[in-house]
Amino acid sequence: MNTRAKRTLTLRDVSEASGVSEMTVSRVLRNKGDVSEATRQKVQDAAKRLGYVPNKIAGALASQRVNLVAVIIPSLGNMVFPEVLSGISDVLEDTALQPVVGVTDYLPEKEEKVLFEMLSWRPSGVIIAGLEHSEASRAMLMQAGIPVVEIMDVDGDPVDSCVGISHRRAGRMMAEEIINAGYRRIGFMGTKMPLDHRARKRFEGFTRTLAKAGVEIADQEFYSGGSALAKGREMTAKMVERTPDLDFLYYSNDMIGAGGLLYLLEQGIDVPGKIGLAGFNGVDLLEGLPLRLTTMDACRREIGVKAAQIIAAHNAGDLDPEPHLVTLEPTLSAGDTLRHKR
Amino acid sequence: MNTRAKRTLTLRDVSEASGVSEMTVSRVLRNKGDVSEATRQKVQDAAKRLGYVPNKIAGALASQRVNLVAVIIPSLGNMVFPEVLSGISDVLEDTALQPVVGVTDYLPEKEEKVLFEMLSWRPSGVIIAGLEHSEASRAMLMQAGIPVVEIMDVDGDPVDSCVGISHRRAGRMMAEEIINAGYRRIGFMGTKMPLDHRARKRFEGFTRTLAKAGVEIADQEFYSGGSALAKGREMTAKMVERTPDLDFLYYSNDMIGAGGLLYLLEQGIDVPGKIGLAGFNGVDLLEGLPLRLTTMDACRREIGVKAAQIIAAHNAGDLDPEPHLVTLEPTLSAGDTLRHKR
DNA sequence: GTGAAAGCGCTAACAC
DNA sequence: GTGTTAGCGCTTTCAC
Repeated sequence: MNTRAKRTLTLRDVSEASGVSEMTVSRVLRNKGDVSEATRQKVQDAAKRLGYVPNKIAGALASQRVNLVAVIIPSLGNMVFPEVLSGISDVLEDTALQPVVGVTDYLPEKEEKVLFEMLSWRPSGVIIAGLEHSEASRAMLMQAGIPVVEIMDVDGDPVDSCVGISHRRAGRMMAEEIINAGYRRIGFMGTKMPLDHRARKRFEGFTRTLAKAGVEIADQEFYSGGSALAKGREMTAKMVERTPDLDFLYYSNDMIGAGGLLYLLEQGIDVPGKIGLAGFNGVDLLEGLPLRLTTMDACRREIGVKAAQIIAAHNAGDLDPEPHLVTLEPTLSAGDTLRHKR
Repeated sequence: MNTRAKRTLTLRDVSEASGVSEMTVSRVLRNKGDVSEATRQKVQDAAKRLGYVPNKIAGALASQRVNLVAVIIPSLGNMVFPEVLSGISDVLEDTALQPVVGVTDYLPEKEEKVLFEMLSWRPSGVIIAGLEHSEASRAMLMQAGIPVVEIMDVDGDPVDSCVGISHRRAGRMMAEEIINAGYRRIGFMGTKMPLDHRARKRFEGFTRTLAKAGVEIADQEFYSGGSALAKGREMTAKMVERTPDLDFLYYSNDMIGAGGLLYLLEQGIDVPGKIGLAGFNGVDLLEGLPLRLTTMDACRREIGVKAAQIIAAHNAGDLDPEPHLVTLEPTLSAGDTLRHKR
């Protein structure tokens, strides 16, 4: 039952089984060049019968062409990145390219390692999250001789192309919305920042804009690890106890925002009457909550799509060597947890 | 600024830059064989200075060794699979092996395509979700000449090794628990089954066990697509209206269970007094809910760990060709939404 | 429409 | 400790 093959089949095996030269077999299997219908059939039959699986290692070495796109992201547990990936996959589906995913856990050293590892397979392009990389990583990206698209964020200095939103602007927009709505005693909750540059930039945009309106963050709390929903709940409980006069809570992601929302509703606190809430990302999950959390869409799918299109275009030979810079517009989704006062 | 290299560097470049033969350069870069400290330094300096990234394509072809493990799963959006992946990564981190992920979207044809694609890179092993594959996929797995571990499920006939839980048994256990607690009017909600064999098996185990106790499912509802939380909410609303005398709801996953829980609490319905609830998976998210949903742990991380260990052991040369069969025990986590009646 | 020869960039095996 | 030689399994190129 469990007869593992000892050797994998080669073109030569198919050639012998079909009585056609290796070269022609290769042509048939790649649909390349003109081959008579008769030989094509012979070859395809033999290949299928034997269960031949071409060796891409050899093919790639010979053709100097590897149809892989390295996609480097911080995490898979985040909801956000699987959505970006699905945008990428959908675009690459229609091309010869295939995405290969590497995960960095938000660690620059790991990013460097993953990048090195992936580049050693000579992919046709790189899509990588963020604009902040170690010197070595930047050097590798520039040396690689392939298109590079940095995604998610546009606040910085890209190596090559770039697709994303301005997180500073996103923070600013949300601050404006909150201030315009009349809230003044604002608390902030988010991840410990050094790890997550995009969250940091949103925070910066947020606080600066508040400052311009003469408002200062009244309280703040940071977390790392654990169930985000539970963390949101805990941090919110702690914060409303510590600073009871808060009238708004801004969360750096929807998951902790959802946790906070559930907690406040449970406590019978009037949202958004007594206290308003907002998150960030526009995740799917929010649709199932008792109230729709006010949030801001990060254009995740679209970012994936645009980035993949840039790589695909390069690969198709449209090598306009101009780096593309695509800035998408985050859109506020009003939700039920922010209401203009009076 | 944006000077893309036109050609990638080869061993030869490092060889020339360091004045050391290609072979010795290769040895240094792979930490293989004895090289004097002096030449080692010269080589490493040159490699670093040039920014050399080895070409694994060529290396793999020459050494007939590819340190990749193909990991084939149905979806990334599911919470469940990222956790399996993290178990796999943690184990492989300490080896020369690297996981490469392929996603099938629960479609057999896509599984076949992804598998073919991955096998053409000649990985050192395959970890693949489920025991149900097309004939062609099974044939490829057997032909590949590499260790194969089918994961998540053990109810079926594995190609080679297998690590998972019995989903029939999981369904049975939950049914027993519910019956023992005194519930009799039971509703079921889950995904449309043909796609998800494991959900189907849980359902089968569940209904059969109920049948033995003379109980039949009082109502059922299936969904596909959309936000699981929202779907759980909707389906629950529909079901409790349609069949008001239900005293228990069994959900095929925690996400829809959470949606149902939130809905019922909002309606002021007494959980678990008036109606009990249970889900499946033991996801992280549950920790942030108002009540802990009763659920069953699917041993996701552990499955990943065990599977990776099997592949790693093979790769390390412990090629006992005996297929491993590891059956893990799903454990009930009591939670707050199931209470023994009377 | 088909085949023969050369070689992609590296490493195994052996010589020195 | 270091160098030389011969491929790995394909594709490119060019000849027929």
